[in-house]
Amino acid sequence: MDQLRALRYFCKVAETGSFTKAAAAFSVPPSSLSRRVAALEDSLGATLLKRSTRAVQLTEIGQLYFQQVADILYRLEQSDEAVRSYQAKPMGQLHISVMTGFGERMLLPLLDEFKALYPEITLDLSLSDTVSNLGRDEVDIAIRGGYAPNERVQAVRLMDNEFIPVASPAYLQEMGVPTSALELTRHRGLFYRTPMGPSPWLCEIGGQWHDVAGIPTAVSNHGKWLAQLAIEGRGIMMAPRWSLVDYLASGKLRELHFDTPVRVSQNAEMAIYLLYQKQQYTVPKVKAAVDFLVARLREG
Amino acid sequence: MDQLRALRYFCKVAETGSFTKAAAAFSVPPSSLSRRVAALEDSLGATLLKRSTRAVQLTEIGQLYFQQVADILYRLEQSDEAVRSYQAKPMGQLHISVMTGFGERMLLPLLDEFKALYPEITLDLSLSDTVSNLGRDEVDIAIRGGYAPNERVQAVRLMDNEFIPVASPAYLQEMGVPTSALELTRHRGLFYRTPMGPSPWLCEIGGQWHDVAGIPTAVSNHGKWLAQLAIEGRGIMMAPRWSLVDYLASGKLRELHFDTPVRVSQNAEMAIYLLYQKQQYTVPKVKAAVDFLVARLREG
DNA sequence: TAGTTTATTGTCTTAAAGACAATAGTGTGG
DNA sequence: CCACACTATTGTCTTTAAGACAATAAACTA
Repeated sequence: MDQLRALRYFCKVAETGSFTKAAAAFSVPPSSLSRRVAALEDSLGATLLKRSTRAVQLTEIGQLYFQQVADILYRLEQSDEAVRSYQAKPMGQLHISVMTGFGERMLLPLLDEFKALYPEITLDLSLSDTVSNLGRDEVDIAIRGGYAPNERVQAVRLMDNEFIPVASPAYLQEMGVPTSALELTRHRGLFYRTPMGPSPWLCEIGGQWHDVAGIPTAVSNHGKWLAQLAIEGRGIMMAPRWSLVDYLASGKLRELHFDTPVRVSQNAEMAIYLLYQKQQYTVPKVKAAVDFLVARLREG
Repeated sequence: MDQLRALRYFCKVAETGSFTKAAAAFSVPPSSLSRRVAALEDSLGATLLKRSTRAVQLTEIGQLYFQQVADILYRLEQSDEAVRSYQAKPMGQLHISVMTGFGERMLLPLLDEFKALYPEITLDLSLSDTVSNLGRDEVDIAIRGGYAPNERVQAVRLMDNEFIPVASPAYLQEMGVPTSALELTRHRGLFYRTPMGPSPWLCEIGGQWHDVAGIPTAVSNHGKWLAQLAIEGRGIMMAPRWSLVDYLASGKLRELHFDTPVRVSQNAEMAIYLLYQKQQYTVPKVKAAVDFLVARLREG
């Protein structure tokens, strides 16, 4: 018996909840599926599906088996694809998902060069701050401020993601330069909104974490707008250092230094990671893009 | 084409390095394997094996494909087995691997009851302090002082594994009761040897870690012998609290208290974990044993 | 209750995998 | 250096299993 085909049939039936629909997806008569799935159940000695002539639903064990088999089939598909595309040149659709701010500022400037290097790769770029599940769906490469979700995913550390407090010279002249983190609460604050809510201003004093957030003047998920407000002297902003290098160099914004540093997370090791699935690295388009991006974006 | 069969053939050829040997393993003529593997290569559009009439070896991509496919086949096998044994009662071989000391003292006393409960389970117990790879081979359940190696493995925290310094009253009378961790260096020490070497005595003073190990009197990987020596007043021993409850209760040994606690590892969260593969939990014998052991061994 | 949809089963056809013998290539040993 | 033994492949036939199509039984809906 062709077990793999039986598994594919079973999974399709489980997904669609119908032998007829599943059969249509494979362009074979429903009878074929019925036979193969029945044979599979027979060989396993368990009923995977509760059938009535009207509806099909998974049994408890069927549910479990389906989850595992679906993953197995997916991984096999991926391995096959990796071999098939091996020794081909980089080409095809490449889906990259990246944090909005980082994407705009750091990634977009590189893409022209990349497209010139690999004209046969069609880039599909998603700028979004919500986490994409690299695991299952169509994202090939993700750039995120976090670690690898599991062992199948490779994480390459690109750069630091340290948030630093900044303000314009005008603002500091008007309001005074805060000399300690605790003073920040008396200042005006420009807050970045993450998917988990506005990012706090935290500082650790004697093992205790304090929220030293200033008085909110603006909250946004658009870093550039907040930076604009900061330059106009509207308040103090916490932002990643990489997003501020231009402003700091030109003197439009100044970094604030305290004895006890201010952070946006209790987690010290914030960094930007490039993530991809290990097995996908053999696929030329993925390898080309990973190598290119790491070469251009990694520092340190 | 029966892809799965082709994959099994391919893997066997890759493992044995010979079509003939692989064919023998399946009890089919070598020609079948030759055909199926060739068909597989054709469908993938890549050569997986470098053949000469005398030897067969994997190509670079073949190597990669083999690794992935071998894992996929293994997992499929496991899933099938899980379904097959579902709804059967707990029976068969059950391989448990456990740290020597913990196994002797905590596990062995439970096994009579377990065997009475599940007479059809044949227990195969390994007492060893070297890590067994739960991942691939024949260990169903492991009890270890460490975390889950990967996401497929479930880790249940059983109990604390805090090491405490103890000595006999006689020893303390003779040598004096140390009042600070640093004084330990002047005392005689009984050291437990882990697979990574004798476990140190550490203590953190003002953010700095110090080795406060005493003068070695004995080193062994056999906790009971060290405990015996300690009772005889031969020195101070660091051992897990669970292994000492009897001695502490009977007054044969006394716990030493310091302002700065002494540890055997810089890692604070040492604990005993029961480990098993998530997917195996549906297998009755595994579920029965996990449930039984967790119920009896978990505290807190 | 009648009608329609859906899964299953029987029978035939078609495709693919196994068996066996024969061939070609490659090391080893005399 | 040559013959022998071993191994992978290929050709041909047989056998097995999957697909196609029609018919049947069950179940939800109107």
